[in-house]
Amino acid sequence: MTPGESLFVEEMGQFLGSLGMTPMSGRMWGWLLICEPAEQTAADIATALHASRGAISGTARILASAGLIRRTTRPGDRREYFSAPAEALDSMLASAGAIYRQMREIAERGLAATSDRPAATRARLQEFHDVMSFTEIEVPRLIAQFLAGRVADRKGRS
Amino acid sequence: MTPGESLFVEEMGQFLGSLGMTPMSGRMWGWLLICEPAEQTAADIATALHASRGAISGTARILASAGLIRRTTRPGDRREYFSAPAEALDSMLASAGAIYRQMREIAERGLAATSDRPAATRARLQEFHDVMSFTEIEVPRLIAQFLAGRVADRKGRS
DNA sequence: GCGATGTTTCAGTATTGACTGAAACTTCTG
DNA sequence: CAGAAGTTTCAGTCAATACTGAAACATCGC
Repeated sequence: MTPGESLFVEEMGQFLGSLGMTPMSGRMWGWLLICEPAEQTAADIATALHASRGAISGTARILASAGLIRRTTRPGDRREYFSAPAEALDSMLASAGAIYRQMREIAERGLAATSDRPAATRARLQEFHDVMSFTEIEVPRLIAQFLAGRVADRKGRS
Repeated sequence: MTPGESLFVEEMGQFLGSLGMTPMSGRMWGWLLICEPAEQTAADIATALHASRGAISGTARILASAGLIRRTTRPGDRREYFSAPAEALDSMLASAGAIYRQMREIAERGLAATSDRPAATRARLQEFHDVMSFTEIEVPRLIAQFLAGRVADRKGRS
C-alpha cells in the first residue's frame, strides 16, 4: 500500500468512525475499494490494515449485513473472499433512507406523546416530522434514478 | 416532563449519539422541539434534562454552531434563551450536504492516490465518487424545494 | 468600584467500546 | 478418524470521550 493509499484508507476510517460506525469499518471498506486484486481474503486484509483477525471477522459481519461488501467462495478453496461490489451503493442509499425513517419514527412517537398540547407547540416537531417523511421517500428515489441512468448509459455504450 | 416526552428526549439523545454527535446534543435538541415555552434558559434546560450547567453550555455551542438552535436575549434580562427555530431544518440539510461533500473529497484524494492503476481497478472508487458528487448537489436541492413549497403553502393559506 | 447573577472553562471521573490475541469451533483433506 | 487450514468467539486491555462540578470569567445594577 502506497502512502497515498494508506492515507485514503485512514481517512475513510476516520470519516465512517465519526459517523457512528467503527473506524475499522471505514478502513476495510476503503481498502476494498482500491485493492488489487479486488477480492481479498481475511488474511490479506488483516495484513494490509495491520489489524487482528478478530477485528476483520467482526467488521466483515457489519459491512456484509449493511450490504457494503460481498463474501464469495471458490470451489476447492476453503477461504472466503471479500470485495466491494457495485451494488454497495444501492445498499448505501437504502441505509440512508433507514436513517431518515428512524428520525421520522422518533418524531411520530414525540407527536403522540404531546398530543394534548396546542397545535402551535407541536408545529416545531410536526415540521421536522414532515421533512423527514418526505426525505425518507424522495432521497432514495432520487439516487436510484441516478444509478439507473448510469446503468443504462453503460449498456448503451457497450 | 411526562414519561412520553422523556422517552422522546432520550430517543433523540440515543439517535444523535449513534450518529457521532453527543447524546446530550440529541436530548437538548429534542427537548427544545417540544418544550413550553419554546424559549428556555440554560438553567431551565439543565433542570429539565437533569444535566450539569457545563454540559448545557458546551452542547449549546455545538448545536448553535450547527445551526440547530438559536440563542436570543431580551432587554433587561441578562439570561440567554435557547430555542429550536424552523430554520434549523435548513441547517440540517446543509450539513447533510456537507457529509456528502466530505465523502466526495475523500474519494477524490483516493483517486489521485491510485492514478497509476488501470481504469478497471479505479472503477469502484470512481463510481462511488460520482454518486457522492451527484448526491452532494441534488439532495440539498431536493429538500430545499420541498421546504420552499411548504413556505409558499403557509403563505397561501394565511 | 463592589456585589449579585449568569455563563463558560477545565481538570477529573467514569463509562463506553474498539481492537487484540488466544482458544474454541467448523470444515475439508489424507 | 486424525490432522490441517480457516474462521469466529470472547475475555481483557487500552484509548477516547461525555459528563460533572467547581473555579474563573463576564456583565449588569447599586
